[in-house]
Amino acid sequence: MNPQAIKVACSNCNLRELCMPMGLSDQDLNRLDDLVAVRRKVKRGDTLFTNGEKFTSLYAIRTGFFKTCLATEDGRDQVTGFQMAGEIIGLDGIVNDQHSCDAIALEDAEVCVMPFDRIEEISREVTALQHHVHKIMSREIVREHGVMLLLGSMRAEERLAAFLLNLVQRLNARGFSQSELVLRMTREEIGSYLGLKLETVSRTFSKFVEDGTL
Amino acid sequence: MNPQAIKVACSNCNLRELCMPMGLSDQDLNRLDDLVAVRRKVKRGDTLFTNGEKFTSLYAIRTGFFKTCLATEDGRDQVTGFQMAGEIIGLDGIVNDQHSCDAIALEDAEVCVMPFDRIEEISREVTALQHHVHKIMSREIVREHGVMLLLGSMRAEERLAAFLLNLVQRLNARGFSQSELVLRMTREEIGSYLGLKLETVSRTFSKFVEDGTL
DNA sequence: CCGGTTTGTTGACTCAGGTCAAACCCTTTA
DNA sequence: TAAAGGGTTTGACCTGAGTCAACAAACCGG
Repeated sequence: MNPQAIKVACSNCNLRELCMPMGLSDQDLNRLDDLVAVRRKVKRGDTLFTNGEKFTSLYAIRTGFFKTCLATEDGRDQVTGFQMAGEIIGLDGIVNDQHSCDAIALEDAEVCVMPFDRIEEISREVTALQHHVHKIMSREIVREHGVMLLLGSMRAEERLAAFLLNLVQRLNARGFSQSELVLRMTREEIGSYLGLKLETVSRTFSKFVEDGTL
Repeated sequence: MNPQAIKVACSNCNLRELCMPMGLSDQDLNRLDDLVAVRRKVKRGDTLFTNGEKFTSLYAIRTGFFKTCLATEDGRDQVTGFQMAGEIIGLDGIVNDQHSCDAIALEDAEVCVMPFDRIEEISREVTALQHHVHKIMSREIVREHGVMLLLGSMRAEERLAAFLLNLVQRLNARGFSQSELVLRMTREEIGSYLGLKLETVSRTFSKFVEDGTL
């Protein structure tokens, strides 16, 4: 839990257009540079935050890949999302000032730590940031609506297809190859996210391959 | 679509503690009274807003009961939530300036219309409101995590039980009887929310009754 | 480079929940 | 008061995905 204190600026970050509002004055841009307190590296398999942990900050993913998951007392374990570079993680912690899920790095990662009180402070002054924060939260709500649709009414093949499609879209937006796709997560994790068992995920992949879909 | 123009104040609304921040100075309270532009009545079966409609406002439910649902081109229809008095509806519209689901009244209802630009404006000045907005959105995200857990890893009986429990809790918090429970929604709507067919919902209810659980 | 562990694939069998269909029970409207 | 039309219940049957199990492949630390 040693946050390597690398002080950095958003204003010249190449992920700026993904996690920050657009079209700001120079002055506002400078204000935003105060948002990121430090960067923090997270090793593959380590947690960025865990259920019950005090909430202080949102995190912008700079590099790497995360999953967020909900574990219940009775041993259930639901993956609620996969997050990649440029995405914001930690929104679940705001309501009760403590996180309500675990965020685990699926590969070595680096995040920008943005103390939430500072976010609130600056977004009182910079309207564009205020909008942005609202949009990010709303986007997450809408994304989850989509997942509910998927979990509530799709069959195994449809779920996996929707999942893969969404993944390539997002990777694409980040300039990764369209034709190739490396999955950072295991069949079990995909299954947990999609409400399927790992065997079903594996079988469905095989089916896609023999159908020539993949 | 005729919004009956009844100008009203939050400061003496009996639902205040449900939808508004607590512990405000008189001055701040007065500011908040500017939040609600008008009230609007919605008849049972009518929509408060629909997918694709321009987003302008959030709505605080004063009386009545709503469902929000997502309809896809291919005829799927997923209920994403049921909302009751004191809850805020419309957060899905913020990202893209248009709503991405339908909100339908399950009984005659009345809502407070809160123009979103006004919310943003006032929450720049009243910190408590800013917090509150953030918390409401975060709460919705966390709620949806719970639904994902339910849809992804629970069996029919568990889903229905969790659903009913949640419902009585919320009704309880609003001072309704603990022992009796009137369901405003049909089996089909419950099924859609829980990722089950109406027959399964009906059977599961019957099972609960003969087991003496209900 | 080897032995062990984790992850992935595939097969055989089971079962929870879906599907289809019939009958029933309320409201609502004429 | 009757007919019509949602919504609900229940039964019989079917199927997609879960379970259990064996094996293969990839990954890792010594």
